[in-house]
Amino acid sequence: MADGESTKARILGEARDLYVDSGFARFSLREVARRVGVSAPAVYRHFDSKEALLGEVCAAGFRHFGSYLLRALAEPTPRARLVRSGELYQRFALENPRDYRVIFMGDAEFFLEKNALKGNPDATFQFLIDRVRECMQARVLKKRDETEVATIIWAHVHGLVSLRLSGHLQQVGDDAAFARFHAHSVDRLLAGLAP
Amino acid sequence: MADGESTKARILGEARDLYVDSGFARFSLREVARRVGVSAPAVYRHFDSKEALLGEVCAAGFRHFGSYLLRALAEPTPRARLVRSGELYQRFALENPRDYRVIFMGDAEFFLEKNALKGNPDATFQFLIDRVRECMQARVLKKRDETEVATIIWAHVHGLVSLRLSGHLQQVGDDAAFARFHAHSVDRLLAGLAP
DNA sequence: GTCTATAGGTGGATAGAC
DNA sequence: GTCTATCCACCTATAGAC
Repeated sequence: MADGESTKARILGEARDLYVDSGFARFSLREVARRVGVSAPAVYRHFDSKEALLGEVCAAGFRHFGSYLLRALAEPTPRARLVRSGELYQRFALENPRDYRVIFMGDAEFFLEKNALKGNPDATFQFLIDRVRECMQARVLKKRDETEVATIIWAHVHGLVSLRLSGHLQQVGDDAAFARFHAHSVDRLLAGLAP
Repeated sequence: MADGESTKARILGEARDLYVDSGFARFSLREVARRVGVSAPAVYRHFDSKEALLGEVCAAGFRHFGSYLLRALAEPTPRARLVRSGELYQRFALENPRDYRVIFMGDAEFFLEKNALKGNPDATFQFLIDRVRECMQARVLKKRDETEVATIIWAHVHGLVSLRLSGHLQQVGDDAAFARFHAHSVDRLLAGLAP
C-alpha cells in the first residue's frame, strides 16, 4: 500500500477505538466498516467473526500494556524498577482507560479464551512477582512469600486505579494530583513492607 | 396479590438477574418480559424505558449493598466496626458479584445520573471515612487525614475484591481461602496505619 | 478483495382493543 | 394492566457478481 496502513490494520484500529470509546453494547461490525469506509461484508475477508475481531483487539490491548510495563526494566535498581512499574501501570490506565477496562475490569477473558492468549494477565502478574523477588533479594523488601506481597501491591495499585477510572476518587483532584497521590501511597506501602 | 410479589416487583427481580447474569450486551426488555411471563409492552406500564428499569435495578443494588455494610454498626468498638465493614464489603462482593460489578466496576453512574441517586457511592465512601475517623479518635489508627487513609483502605479492599471477581487471583484458593487472605491483609494494613 | 443484495434475526417503543 | 399487532431501526452473516 502506498499511503500506509492496510485495510486490515485500519479495521483493527477503528474497532479498538469504537470498543474503547463506546463499549461493547454499542460495538458493531457495521459501524466499524462505516468508519473505515468499506462495506460490512468486507470485514469478513479479514476476520472470521465479530468475536474474532474483538479477540484481536484485546490482544493488541495487552501488547500495548506490555509495552508500558517493560519500560520499567530500564531502571538501574530493583527498587526503581518496582516503583517505575507501578507508575507505568497507573499511567497506562489513565492514558488508556478503556483499554485498561478491557484488560482488568471486564470481559477480556471472554474474548481471549478463544484466542489462546489467556496467559497474558498471568504474565503481568509474573512480571510483578519478579520485581518483588529481586527487591527481596536486594533486601529492599522484607523476605517473605513473594506471591502474597505481589498480590497486595497489585491490589493496591489496581484498587486505586480502578476506583479512579470509575469516578469514585474525584476528591483527589485532577489526573496529575492523582498520580502524585498514587506515587505517595505506593511509597508508603513499600515502606511498610521494607525490612 | 394473593401469592406474593406484584408484577412490577417480578420484573425488577428478573431484570436484575438478567443484567447480573448476562451483562448489558445481552440485556433486553423483551427477554425480561419473557422470563416474567408477560408481553414486552406490559413492562412499559411499570417503567418508562429500558434505561429507567436499569436505573431502578442499580438503585436496588445500592440498597442491598447498604444493608450489608450497616450490619457493621452492631459491633461494639470502632476497630471492630471498621474490620467488620471490610469483611462485609468483601462478603457482599463475593456473594453478589454482578451487583458489585454494577456498582463499582461498571456503568452504574450512567444509569444513576438520570435517577438522582448519584450520591450513593459517595455515601459508601462517607461511611468508611466515619469508621476511620472514630478509629483515629479512639487511637486505634494514627491521626492523620481521614480521607487519605479511607481512600487507601478502600482501594486495598476494592483492589483485592475486584481482581478476585475478574479471576486474576485464583492462586489464592477457593472463596473461603480468599476471605482469610482478605482478612489477613486488612489486618496487616491496619497494623501499618496504627499509632 | 470489495461490492450489492438479501436473508433472517433482535430490539425499543407505540397504537389500540379488551 | 395486559394483550396483539405493528413500525422501524439495527444487527450478523451469507451469496454471488465484478
